[in-house]
Amino acid sequence: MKIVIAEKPSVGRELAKVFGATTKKDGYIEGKGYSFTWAFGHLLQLAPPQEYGFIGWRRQHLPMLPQKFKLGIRKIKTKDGMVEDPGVRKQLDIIKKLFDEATEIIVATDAGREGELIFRYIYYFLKCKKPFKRLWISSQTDEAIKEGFRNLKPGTDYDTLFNSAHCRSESDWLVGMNATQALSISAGARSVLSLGRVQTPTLAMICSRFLEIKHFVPQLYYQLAIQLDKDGQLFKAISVINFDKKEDAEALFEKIEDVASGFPNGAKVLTVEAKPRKEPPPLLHDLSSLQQEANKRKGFTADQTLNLLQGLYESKLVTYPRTGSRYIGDDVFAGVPVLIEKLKGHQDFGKQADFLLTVPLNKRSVNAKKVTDHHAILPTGESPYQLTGDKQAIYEMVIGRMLEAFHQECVKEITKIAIEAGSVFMANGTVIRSAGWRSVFNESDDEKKDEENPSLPKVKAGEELPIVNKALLEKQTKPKAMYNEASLLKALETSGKDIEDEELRYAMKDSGLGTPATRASIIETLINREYVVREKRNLVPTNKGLAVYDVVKDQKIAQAELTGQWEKRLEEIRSGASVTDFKAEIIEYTRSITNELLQAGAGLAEKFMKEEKVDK
DNA sequence: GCAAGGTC
Repeated sequence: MKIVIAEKPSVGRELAKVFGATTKKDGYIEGKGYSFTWAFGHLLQLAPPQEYGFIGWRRQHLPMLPQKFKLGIRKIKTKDGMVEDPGVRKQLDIIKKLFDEATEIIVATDAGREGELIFRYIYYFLKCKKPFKRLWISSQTDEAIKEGFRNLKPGTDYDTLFNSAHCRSESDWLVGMNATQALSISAGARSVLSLGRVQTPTLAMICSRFLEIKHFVPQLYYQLAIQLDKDGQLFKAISVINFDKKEDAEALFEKIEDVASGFPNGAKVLTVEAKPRKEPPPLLHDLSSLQQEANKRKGFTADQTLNLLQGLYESKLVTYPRTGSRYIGDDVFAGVPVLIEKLKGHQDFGKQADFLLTVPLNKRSVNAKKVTDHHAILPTGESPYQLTGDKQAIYEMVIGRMLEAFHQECVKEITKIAIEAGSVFMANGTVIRSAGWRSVFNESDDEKKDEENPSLPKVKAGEELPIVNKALLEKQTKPKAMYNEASLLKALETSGKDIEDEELRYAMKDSGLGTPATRASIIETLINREYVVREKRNLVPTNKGLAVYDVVKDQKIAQAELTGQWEKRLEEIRSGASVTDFKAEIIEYTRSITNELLQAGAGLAEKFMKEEKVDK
């Protein structure tokens, strides 16, 4: 019997289907000489410190540097503390039984670093010695799957990939566990002060933005506004110059020749510019973009959206949710018209679905090269039945986005009129000529609203117009906005882009901080640690969070660059570089950050507890 | 009591 092991049940079932294996057993599917089984993501995790004899949190244990790491079955939290997940234990037993009977093992976990690690941890934990082959496919179509099976790779081809994954895993443990204990112990706090390669730079982003806003000094500035009349149609123009001094603005204000001062035609049109602007449809959703949209539209947290989407996935209504790709391949695209067809007669989207079936579909979201392990989120075509309100909302964002993505571009006409009236004024207007994809949700542009002049009258250069009103406007510069879940998710995705070092920036170009699957839980961790609270939709640091930030802000552990450095080295390991060197560096770094935190954290708890009292 | 990674 050949055993195929996938990363998750949905993939295992899909592979079985392609082979025509249909006998459903507990935890696997059998047929045609194969058994198809699966993990549920990581079944195993690195054992916690106490399993190496580091009982209790004690200064003398630090840094904790296990000679050899142990693996343990994934734990879940219950009222009696952390216990082995019984479902995971059961599935591992099933995998063990299948591996024992196997004549050949075929690894079909996701084609990437973590997929490799998921399998290898199982394999080594079960002390399996049988050789294995690797299925390596980047598309899940029947044809790609069949081709992949005709072209299985020797398992050892991926040893270096495993090495890089293994280093990632152990390094996160070493740095995270030691830094957390070091800070918590030295701070003298009763609570846990956790630190980690991803959570701490995330906290730093929230805190530094908060402090930037807190210390922001608004600057006053002045603008002039005039209202003009073209054959009864009124429109507004604003001075091009912002005046720092009120006197300067006032001087020019006095010179504006409006009708009330006895000038029938005080303004002269200098230039008129009208340009069409084409907006391509948005890309299909990946998890992060959907979490951002759900946060903006409905105020859902990243974690809520992930859970709702997982529910839709388990009811087979949407494709795999934890994807980082906003593209689909040509094979999936071929099925899109059928998906659109299903929306005919839909209460909100039916009309647009009808329209799309009559025109060529936009292919902006179709690019097989940009599909990684999983493609963008699409509906499956199954009919939903009695969804809860929140699930329904998410589902509609998925189908609505599908219609948008394959829709036509939106064409706007942007008009700029320059006017001379003692100073130069500008009137801006935007008119939608062809709504295209924007007709799906029929909402106005959320970014910049040209609310003053949706549509400007037709005027010509040289024309003179009456000024029916004038005003001196006092304005203030504004600070950046506080992070909310949407803007934080976006910032995590792109955090690599601000890195100055070109190599580190390159190393993070496809990753950012965290991964689509983990970002929601990072936000939840910061909230559970009481580093951050939600205030309305904003993520606001607490005194505790700010105190921790103050201790670590100049340390490497608070910089996104740390992930960039690791990614660069891990990629080198994947292509064959030494593992020993990297491990030695990580151990050295663990020693130094641990020592620094043991000193720098002293008295920290008192500090933020005192501040809390002052606040009250 | 603790990381980051994956998933039901």
